[in-house]
Amino acid sequence: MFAVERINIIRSYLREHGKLDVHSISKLLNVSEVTVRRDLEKLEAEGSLTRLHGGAILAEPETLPESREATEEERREEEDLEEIARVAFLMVRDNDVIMLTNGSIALRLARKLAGRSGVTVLTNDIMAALEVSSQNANKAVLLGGSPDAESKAVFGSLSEANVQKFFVNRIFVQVDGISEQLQLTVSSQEKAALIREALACSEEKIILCEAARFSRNAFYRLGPLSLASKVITNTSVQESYKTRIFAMDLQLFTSINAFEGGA
Amino acid sequence: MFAVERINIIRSYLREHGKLDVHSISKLLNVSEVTVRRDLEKLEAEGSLTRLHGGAILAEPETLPESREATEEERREEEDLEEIARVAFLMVRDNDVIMLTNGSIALRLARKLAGRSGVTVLTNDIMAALEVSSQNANKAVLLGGSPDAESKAVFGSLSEANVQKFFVNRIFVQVDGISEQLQLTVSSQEKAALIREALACSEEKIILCEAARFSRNAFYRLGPLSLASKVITNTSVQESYKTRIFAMDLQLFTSINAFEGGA
DNA sequence: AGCCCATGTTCGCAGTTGAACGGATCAACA
DNA sequence: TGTTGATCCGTTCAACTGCGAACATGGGCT
Repeated sequence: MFAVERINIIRSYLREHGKLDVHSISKLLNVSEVTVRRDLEKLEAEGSLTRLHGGAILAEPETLPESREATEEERREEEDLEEIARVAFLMVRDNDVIMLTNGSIALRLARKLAGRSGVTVLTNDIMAALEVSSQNANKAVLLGGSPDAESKAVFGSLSEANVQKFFVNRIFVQVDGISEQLQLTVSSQEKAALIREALACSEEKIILCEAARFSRNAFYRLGPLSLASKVITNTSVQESYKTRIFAMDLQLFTSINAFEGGA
Repeated sequence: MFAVERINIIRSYLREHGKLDVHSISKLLNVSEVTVRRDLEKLEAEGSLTRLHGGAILAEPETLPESREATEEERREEEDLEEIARVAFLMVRDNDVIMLTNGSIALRLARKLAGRSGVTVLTNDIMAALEVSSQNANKAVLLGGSPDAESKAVFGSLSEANVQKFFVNRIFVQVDGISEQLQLTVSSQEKAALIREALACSEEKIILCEAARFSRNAFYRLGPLSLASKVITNTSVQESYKTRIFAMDLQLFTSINAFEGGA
């Protein structure tokens, strides 16, 4: 048994049980307790666990056992979302009127835009609108409509009518899935309808989608990826998608480096 | 069982029950009472609890002497607001389309309306709209416009245009002050403008105002109290106002009893 | 061989726990 | 208010366990 195997076993044991004690692990792996302690030392250094007298527990003792795994997953997802929001932020120019469709990225982008003057933000995302308007310098417009308590956004015919009143330089549309055939999908009928109206009123159209949502479909079809001219996702997106999107003459952005390199 | 686990259990036990006694915890965790006391010592040192003879209670966050008085004041105000919201709620009929202008009463009324079916609520108050729409049975419409982060409501020309699209049975307008001359006042220009538009689109017009805000003026004048046909305030409102309002042929409601008595 | 790295062993020390004991606190009652 | 019995607390001591440091072993590599 190699050391890395041993450490991996300890890792998975810890993921499963949430805690461990040196003695049991020593017997389980048939090594001395010193060795186990040395392994725990390494794992603590990399932040995977917290050592304590007699054993160790998973780092972040505050979380419930079931939410613990979700937290790791979520952290990754959050990093992905942040990355996309960063790239999107760099695309915004002074005096832009931009539209944000509701979603987790809209809020993040709104946070960055809140500190920036000379940009007007139109959105159906309630939290994003509040975030932008929290700094007075900037102007935000929240579309009217029927609120959805879950997504904290407004939809419906009023929203669609409202969005037509504005001329938008740049629209950022977060989709819920991109199919194998590069079809954009979202999770509700109202969202799809609103996005269609919004796209019609906008100059530059930019799709936002996490790499993890490629090859996944939500229920409502929005249309082909070619509706837009730019796509922002994560660096970890599959190569096959990259090449196919380039072939369609769309610009694909996957990180700040790629952006500065000019894609 | 590691010491930190034990302490975490004690923490969550305390969060749930608010207090604990050494003996029960000792039996619960299957450790000696000395150990429990030592744990409590640590938890007290970190400020999580306050030890006392036989056990411990949740540490109360340090309250400043002045904030305590404010809390009493606030409690009174909250009771006033609740009272007004209760009366307003009783005025709502099935199949009403009602408009709520933003404010502390709108949210309270929205909470009550959330559980009621067959009522449509139109509002510029973001939190009220979310509250109503949290129960799906009911329909809420949030006006579009520029959000104000402070009041969590939308205002502006889009709001005013949006409100004109609807026909409202009953409008509840919370004002910020009612002058000696029975002039209604509010605290911002945009709010005044929106309320004017909304009143124009509504059948029955009901003013909501705490008793404490009589004889107090906000900066923007909305118009005379006679714009409305009903007024809801607290029982503690001065008698002189009551008689003057009755004399104007307006209906004044001051509590559920008065309401049921027919005012 | 000589070296390096991972592992095991030994040993003194520190951390944790429980039992015991004397002092403090509480509640009931006169 | 003072007394009393019971309970609870803090402290001390002892036993145990786990820990880290130093040293020993042993296999793989140059």
